[in-house]
Amino acid sequence: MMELTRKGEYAIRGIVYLAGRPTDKVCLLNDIATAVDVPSTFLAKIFQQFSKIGLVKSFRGTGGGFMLGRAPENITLLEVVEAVEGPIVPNRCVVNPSDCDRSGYCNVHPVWKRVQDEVCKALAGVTLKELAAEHKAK
Amino acid sequence: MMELTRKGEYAIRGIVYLAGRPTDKVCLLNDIATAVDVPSTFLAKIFQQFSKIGLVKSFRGTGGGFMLGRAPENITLLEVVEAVEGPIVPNRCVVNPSDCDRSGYCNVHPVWKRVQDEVCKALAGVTLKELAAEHKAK
DNA sequence: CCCTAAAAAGATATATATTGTCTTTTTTGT
DNA sequence: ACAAAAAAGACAATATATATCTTTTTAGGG
Repeated sequence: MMELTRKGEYAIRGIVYLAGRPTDKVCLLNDIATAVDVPSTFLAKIFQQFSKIGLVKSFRGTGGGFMLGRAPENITLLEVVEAVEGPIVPNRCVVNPSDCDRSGYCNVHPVWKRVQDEVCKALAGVTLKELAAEHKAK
Repeated sequence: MMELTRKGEYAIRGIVYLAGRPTDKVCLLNDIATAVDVPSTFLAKIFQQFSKIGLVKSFRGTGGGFMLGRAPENITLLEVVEAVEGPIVPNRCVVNPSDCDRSGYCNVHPVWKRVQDEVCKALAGVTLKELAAEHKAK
């Protein structure tokens, strides 16, 4: 339950890789796909979604490719995940409260709210800069 | 993303209802299903799963039905959810770390661990007793 | 202006998971 | 023996996930 899809995983891999590249030049989709081991046609769809909301900037034609849309320290993991998976909704009652008052008041509802809150907080607390950073030997 | 399935929702409804009934007598599956507005054939499958792990006790034959397997204050929402949805796994790397070290060390991994932890904590912090309680007018 | 590189867009395909239903079997009390 | 009730198993429709392939649009370079 509550599992990230392949699409979400791929999305993170791709954009984290991009965040680790020099910011002054574009990356080819195929290079990214190869580097992070994702089917390039699938990654293309993902990056199209990123592009639409400005998470990445795309350049078409010869010399084209992708760049991060903003500085990596200003993009959170939450944004990335929600860009491709939609909003964090542990139960539909959280998005549509009318489902919830099936019989008066539902005691479970606040729990899902809490879950939603905690997940968002955890994901919003990490930026692409941190994710792209070389890890220290442990 | 991270959405409870119908099955999970139904499971909660069913067992919370059971927790709100007198503990000294059995409930018929059909009565529960009707009360919580769930297809009874579907709820049957769910309660079979509950029964196997002892969350509920089942009695077959005439006069049979279901009872809670333990006192409602000793059953957490986490147990109920995991009984039908499986473990809380926000990303498969959390369950199978070998997926994770695709390229050395993955900075995202601890975030998923954290998410897993927070969700479990939130769900484990609520018992059926609380969920079955009449809510106070607010 | 043409050619090529590259992303965007759209159509299609397959596999898996979800959400059930229906039938048969087993158990149990009367 | 009969009836009530859960257990078990087979089946089916739908939705979602996971892609792939083709065509179109855009842009740069000669």
